[in-house]
Amino acid sequence: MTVPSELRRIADTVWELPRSYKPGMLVPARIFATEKLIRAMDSGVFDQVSNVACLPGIQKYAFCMPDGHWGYGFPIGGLAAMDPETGVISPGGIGFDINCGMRLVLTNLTYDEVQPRLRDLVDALFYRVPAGVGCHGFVRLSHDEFCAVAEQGSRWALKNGYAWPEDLELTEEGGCFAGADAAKISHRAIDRGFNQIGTLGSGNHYLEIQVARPENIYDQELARAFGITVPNQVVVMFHCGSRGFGHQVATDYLQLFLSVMEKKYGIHTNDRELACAPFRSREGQDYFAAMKCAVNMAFANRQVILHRIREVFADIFAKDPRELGMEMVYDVAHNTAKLENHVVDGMKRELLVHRKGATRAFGPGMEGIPDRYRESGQPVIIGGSMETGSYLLAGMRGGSETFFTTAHGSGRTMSRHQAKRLVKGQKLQRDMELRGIYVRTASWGGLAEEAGAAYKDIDDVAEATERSNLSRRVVRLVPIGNVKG
DNA sequence: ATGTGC
Repeated sequence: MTVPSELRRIADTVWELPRSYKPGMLVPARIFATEKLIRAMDSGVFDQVSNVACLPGIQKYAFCMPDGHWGYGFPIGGLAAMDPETGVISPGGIGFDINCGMRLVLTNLTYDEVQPRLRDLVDALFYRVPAGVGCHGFVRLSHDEFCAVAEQGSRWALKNGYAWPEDLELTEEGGCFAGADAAKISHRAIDRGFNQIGTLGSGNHYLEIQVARPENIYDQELARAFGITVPNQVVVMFHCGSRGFGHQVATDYLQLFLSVMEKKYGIHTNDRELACAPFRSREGQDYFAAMKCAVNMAFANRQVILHRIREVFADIFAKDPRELGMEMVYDVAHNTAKLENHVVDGMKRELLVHRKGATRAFGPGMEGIPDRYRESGQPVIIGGSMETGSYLLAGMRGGSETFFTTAHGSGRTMSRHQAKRLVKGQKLQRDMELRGIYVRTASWGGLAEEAGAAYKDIDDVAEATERSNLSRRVVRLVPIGNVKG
């Protein structure tokens, strides 16, 4: 790959494109990466992150995280904080899969206890948590009930017996973005979403059984604070979002924004995929309220999936999920926009923070994280490929430059098409089983697309976030079982 | 990502 000649190395892992790189840039663009990662960086990232730097109201820098790669308008791994009074909101800065996110759940079981039942466990999870394109969940809802889910998120799940009370506290924003308004979502979006609660979806969405091996613990004290206390402890991690519902919300508002952006608001962008509207406009506020519905649907979706996971473990191990210690570590979103208070040039200000394939990573002592993590900082969950591993990390005190934001995953290095040409799903499943990872999938092609070879090295990404003071490594988690969408 | 695409 070629790196632009204008790219300057600001610090060990900080790379900058100055405003002179492209006409119209209001702020410089900054990319966090090791030298190895910057050399391998998708060239689309430089173009896209500098386009984002031209958007009205952007503050300080347009950022890209170490796992960055080409996306719709904004890079995936993109971070842009806007002044809410003068700035815009852009669906491309949030992603089609609104509130795509990660959830990590503990057990008190060890690898030796789980291994003999691994096939039964993964088979049962595959059966009980629907995966794949167009899959439907077991929760039966009317359209009106679905609107309640969209407005209440995990609170709906708690009222309906799908959550433990502490699950909400262990979810970003308590599992509900305030201000969601179902009057701002289309009938079509409701129609696509009302039977998708409790489903995993497809693409890079997955549910994984993982092990915390003693040699993979980076910080003993933080690991203990996050509930990793037993050698070879088994945990469950999963990755999914708002399914067709969020996709339809994004599609509806992209269309609306394209029709008003230039004609009504006189905003010109370098790329129509950067469609946006002033945050304080009627259209901007309507999208914000609709986006929150999709955020809340995704929280409820992950909560119902957790309920099913607890049921499966209870069946297989013939114990109550409480006895099995199936508490959440945390649930973090990585595709959102949110109003947050940050210190900019020494002044406390409210900003509209777009995170697309980027994870909030609040440091110790900050408001908005659970009391039990006050000392440790917010747990951060970065999902790797199903073959390699994932990381549990912690937010750091020094994260203010990026408005306390870090990476979200490995980031692709190979297109889906390319991966499918090189890898065959059935063979990959057999190879993985020989390496001790039992995988079930809704689609062989889909499995091939998610091969480890198609992704950046998760160890490089996690290391780059730590060297950039974005998040601190706590434990590397290795997969032993996987349900793939 | 997505009842996968003009």
